[in-house]
Formats: sequence, C-alpha cells, structure tokens
Amino acid sequence: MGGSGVTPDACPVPVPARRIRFADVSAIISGRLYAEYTGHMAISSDSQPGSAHAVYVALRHRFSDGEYAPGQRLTETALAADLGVSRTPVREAIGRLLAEGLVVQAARGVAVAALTPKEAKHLFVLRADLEALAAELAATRQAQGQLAPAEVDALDRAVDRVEVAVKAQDPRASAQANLALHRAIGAAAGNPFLEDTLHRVWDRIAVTTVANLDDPHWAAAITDQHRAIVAGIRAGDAKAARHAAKAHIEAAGRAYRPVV
Amino acid sequence: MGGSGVTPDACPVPVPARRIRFADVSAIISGRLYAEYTGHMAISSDSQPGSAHAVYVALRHRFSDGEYAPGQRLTETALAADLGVSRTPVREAIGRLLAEGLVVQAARGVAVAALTPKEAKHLFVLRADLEALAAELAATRQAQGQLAPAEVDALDRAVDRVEVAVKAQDPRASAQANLALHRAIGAAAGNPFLEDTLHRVWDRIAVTTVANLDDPHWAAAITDQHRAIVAGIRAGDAKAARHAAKAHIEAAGRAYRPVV
DNA sequence: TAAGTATGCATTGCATGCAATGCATGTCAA
DNA sequence: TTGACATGCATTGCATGCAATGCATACTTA
Repeated sequence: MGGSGVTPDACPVPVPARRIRFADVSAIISGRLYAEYTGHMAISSDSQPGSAHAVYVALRHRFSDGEYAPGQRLTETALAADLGVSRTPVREAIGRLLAEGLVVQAARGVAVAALTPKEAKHLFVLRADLEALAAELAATRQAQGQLAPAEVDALDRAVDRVEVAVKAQDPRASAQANLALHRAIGAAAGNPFLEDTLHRVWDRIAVTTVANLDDPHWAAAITDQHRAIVAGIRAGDAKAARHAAKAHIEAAGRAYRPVV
Repeated sequence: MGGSGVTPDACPVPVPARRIRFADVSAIISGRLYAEYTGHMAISSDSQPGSAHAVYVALRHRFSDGEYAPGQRLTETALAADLGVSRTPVREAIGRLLAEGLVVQAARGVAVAALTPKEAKHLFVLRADLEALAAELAATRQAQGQLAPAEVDALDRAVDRVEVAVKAQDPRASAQANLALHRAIGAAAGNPFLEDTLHRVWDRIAVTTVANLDDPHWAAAITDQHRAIVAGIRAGDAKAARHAAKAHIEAAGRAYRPVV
C-alpha cells in the first residue's frame, strides 16, 4: 500500500478534524462489531503475541527489578541490540512505557522516570485513597457473600508471608510478598479499572518499596496494619477496612525515603 | 509520498506540533542524569514533537468527539492514509491508546473500546472515589490558603456555564462545560497523578457524558450538586466537598445510560 | 587558561519493503 | 440449498534505509 493511493488533496486536515474518510471501503466490517473483549483489562500483560509486547514485558521486568537507575537514559538502538530485535518493536514498547509514565522524555530519547520527593508525596496520597477504596470494596463484597472463603484465607496467608519475610530481614522477599498482598486485596475488590489504576501506581513506586522495608520501626508496624485491613475485609466492615488501608498507606508514605 | 520521504513543508497532521528545544535544559545537566524534568505528567499531551504524537492527539480528539462508534474497527493503513502519515507513527499512537484502554485488541488490529453496563458501573465507582479525593484535596488546599481566589471564582463561573448550557438544552455544550468544571476541580486538587488518572477515566467515559445530560431529571439536579461541591471547596471543608463530589458522581452513574 | 565556535557523530523519527497471518469470499459437492 | 473447502487478499508485524536533529568534543582565539 505504499503512497500510491494517497490523493494529493487528502493531506490538509483542519484542526477540528471531524471528517472520517476512512469509512470508505473497509472500515466497518459488514456491520459486525469487534467488541468481543474478554475483560482483559487489568494485567492484560500476558497472552499477547509479538516481540513488541515481549520487549515491553522484558523492560517492565527490568524496571521492577531495579535494573536501571532512575534517570538513566535508554537508547532504542542499544535496547534493540540487547534484546535481539529491531528498533521498531522497541520503539513501540517505549511508547507504552512513556504513556504509563515509567519513562520520561529526555533530551535525546527517554530516561527512566525518577521520583522527586514531592511527586512521591502526591503518589502516596493517590495510592492511599485507591487502596482505601479497594479495601472498602473488598469488604463490601465479603459482606454480600461475593468473596470466596478461600480468597479471604489467602489474604491472611499473604499477610503471614510478609511478616515472615520482614522478620527475616529479606528486603527483596519482603517487597515481593508485600506487593502480592496488596495485589490480592486489589483483586478482591473486583473492580478491574481500580485494579489497573493501582498497578500503575505501584509500578511507579516499585523501587521505593524495597527501600521502605529497611526502616526497622516501619517493619515492626507493617504486619499489624496489614492484619487490620484484612480483619476489616473479613468482617465485611467496609468502613473499618477503608480506614485501616488508608492509614497503612499513609504510614508507608511517611516511611518513604527516596532511593538516591 | 512514494520514496521521496516527507516533503519539508508537508502538513501531515492537523496539530500545531511546535518543536521545543531540549538543548537548554539538558545542556545544563550534561551528566548522566536526565531525571529532572519529569514534570510532564498530567496533560502532557501537548508540547511534544513528532507526528506520532500528533496522530495520538488527533485520534484522542476524535474519540472524545464520539466520531467513532464503539466497537468500530480501526486499521492502521486507513488511518495512515487519512492523516497523511506513514503507518509507523500511527502504529505508535495506537500502541498508546491500547495501553490506555481506549482501544482494544480486535481480531485483526484494534477496535474502539466499548463499555458494557458492568464496566460502566465499575468505572463510575472508581470515578466517584477519585473525584471525591480531588474535591477533598482542593478544599484542603483552600483551607490552607494555597488556592488563589481567582481559581475558586473560576469554579463558580464554571458551574454557571454548565447551568446555562444545560438549561439551553445543548447536550454538546453541556458536556463540554461539565467536563471543564470537573477538570478545574481536578486541577485545583494540585495532584498531577490524580489529575492524570482522572483524565484516563474521563476519556474512557467521554461519550457517555453527552448522553447523560439528556435526562431532564438529572439535568435539573446537576447544578445543585455542582454548587455543593464548589461550596465545600470554597469553605475549605474537605469532608463536605468529598461527600458532595462522591454523591454527585454516584448520581451521574445512576443516570448513565449506555449509548447504543 | 577560559570562553566561544565549528564540526562530527550518535540517535531519533519516519517511510517503506517484505513476509506471515488469518479472514472473507467464491466455488464445488452433497 | 447448504455445508465444507480452497484460494485470494487485506492487514499486520518487523526490519531497515534515509534524512534531520542536536549533543559532545575538539579547536581556535583572546
């Protein structure tokens, strides 16, 4: 389809741009709508083909592994060579990361997004409210009998795992277990959009969490707060769950120290 | 546009697309860290060069204008021809839209995301909480004297404009004014991450808002609810503002009817 | 030595070629 | 007429070429 089919006067499209010209021939397919999505909203990350997506996942992994220093510049050429693909899929993956705010536009390409203290504060404010909502919704579902007992039990076990890891002073395992718990709560809320938003926020903070658990004072308090949240959910007490979650994240925000 | 490449003065896409010079900024840094200017978080939409971004903005515009039917399929070839660019920037833009959930992966490419009633419900639950937080933060800032009087007055005027448009039974203007008001509140919250998240949610609902204001019952109530929110903000009463905002969005959610 | 300037090169951004894929349509047989 | 099958073609996905851009370094000059 090179440029051969482009009409010469097709180029100037006025800013309002309200004409759909592409409905010409093939846009609408025999009246059939393709809205057959299966709700792959949150964590749709997997089950997608193509190396562009593979690059995206790989980069994402490296990010949460803290493999790149905040502020570090990434060149698509280097990434392409590193991952053994051409620049096109790399470019596409970077575009998504850009849209998600995990990388920012730098002088010449992109750089790994860093968090200023002020940004961190804002993020934690948002996160506190989102997690409060998640806990609230989870508790509500529990009260309405929409939560499987196994799911609730899993929350308790997740809390246990965090406790063990924290006590073992294993920052990496702690962060992982902690994230798993919060993820589970997010899932228990049963709202895919909320879940998706939470993931965005967590990803943005990712590196932080590791550093957070170094604080012994904070480490001592974390399990109690986790238990309070899960207790609220188990009891179906939306208000209690909300407040516990909010308090927890706010405490986490106060414990936050930038990873310099 | 065969093999000649793009002509110097071609007008590929209807977007200003001013070049910004990073030179000044990055020359100062000159070290390895380009992490300073992470500011472009909320509404970073503009002030970015390149036709890929232009395509993204153009598509986004069309989406919120309801120019594409939900479920309608989009082919990158057609879009490229329509916008007068090659497939590469189109592909990149679509990637971002995909990441934002505004389009979904279809059988052969992507389709405009539709909202099932259940999804809409979830979306409004999230939105209610987010806007509640925004109102709360705005009120808090007002109480702390961080909000310019002009900004607060602007909120009132925005409410007025919605009222006028609704009374004039102009759905399109109503939707626009309504969005402007909510945007202003979001901005007054002073949290770029919250603002960004709100934008995502609004965009996902965009089409809905237009249809919403058709309901006369709802149209009658909307101004009072708006006033309650702004009154709470003006008074610096975080709690009142939060509750008013939450109630407002919940009411909007109930008034929601899918746009068939 | 420090400041200003010119130049080379790394890197991006876009266009396009080529191959793989799978949907849709037309054809043939029961 | 209806079903299955085969074929063609639209469309995507990836790689690569080419030109533009601006950073960094070396060089010149005061």
